[in-house]
Amino acid sequence: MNLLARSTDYAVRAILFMAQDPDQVTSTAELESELGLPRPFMRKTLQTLQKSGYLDSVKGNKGGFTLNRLPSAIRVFDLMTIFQGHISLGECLFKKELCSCVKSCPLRKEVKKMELGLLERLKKLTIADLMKDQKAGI
Amino acid sequence: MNLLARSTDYAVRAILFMAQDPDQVTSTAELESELGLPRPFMRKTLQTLQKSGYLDSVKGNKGGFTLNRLPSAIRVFDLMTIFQGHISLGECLFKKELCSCVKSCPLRKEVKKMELGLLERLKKLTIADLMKDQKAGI
DNA sequence: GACAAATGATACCACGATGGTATCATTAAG
DNA sequence: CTTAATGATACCATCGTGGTATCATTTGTC
Ligand code: FES
Ligand code: FES
Repeated sequence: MNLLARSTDYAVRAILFMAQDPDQVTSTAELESELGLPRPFMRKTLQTLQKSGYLDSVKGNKGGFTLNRLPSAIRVFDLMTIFQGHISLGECLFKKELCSCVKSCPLRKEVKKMELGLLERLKKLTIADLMKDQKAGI
Repeated sequence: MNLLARSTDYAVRAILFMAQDPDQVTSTAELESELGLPRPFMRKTLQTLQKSGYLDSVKGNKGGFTLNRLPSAIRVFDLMTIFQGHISLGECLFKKELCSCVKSCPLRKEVKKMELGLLERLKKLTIADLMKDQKAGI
């Protein structure tokens, strides 16, 4: 079980890279060699980010993408939502329908409580925070 | 994305039911009608619980299962581990191999921190706690 | 203008996890 | 002996996800 999908992770790393110097056009090829990620998948990911308004695109030769927002304005939580859909740990749904027995499930209630704490923290986390972490070493 | 698998949830609910009066033999059929869960799947779940040492089984006609431990000694976390394998939100693994880029992933570090808090709480949660919740109404 | 290199859009594939079913043998109560 | 249960195990269907491929379009460079 994993909280983060690869797509989300790739997106974060691409954005982190581009945030190093914004306004510069970065191509998929560049990201591939720089981060070692599979090109076609990266491409799809970037296209999604563009459609969602996080990146501007430059078509044609020497084209690529540029970052559209301030790192502090990009919440990891939002990226997760884009790539993984609605984030919820405690909604027992199956085939897109809510489980009929939610009401008699004390476990759900507890998990919901924990979820709340987690989401609180996730929603506060931005790309800017990650950049700080990066600079701090590791 | 879901923290709890259905199998875990079913297991918890079955155990909760049996904990109401322990020492009584409960059959799959009973659980099916009582909780409205699909019988064959329930069966599989109970067998797993028996193999893991949480239930004793009585074979033959009028057979079934009996609870083997005190509710306070059954951690939800352990049940999750049984039915869903190793619980971890922040280990980016794929095809059972760790992602090569973990070290350059500041995101992982943050998620790991959040995971810690969540697991702390999960490990503290026992069936006995859920029984208390249940009695308290909802 | 031709070519190369990029994105836009979209369809497709492969794999694994999970929910769920089915079957046959064995055991034991009535 | 029949019936109702578990033990063991194999099987199936669906879905989410990681990943690929294709074709059209755009644009800088020679
Ligand atoms: S099985 Fe869905 S809420 Fe419990
Ligand atoms: S992609 Fe695996 S750790 Fe980042």
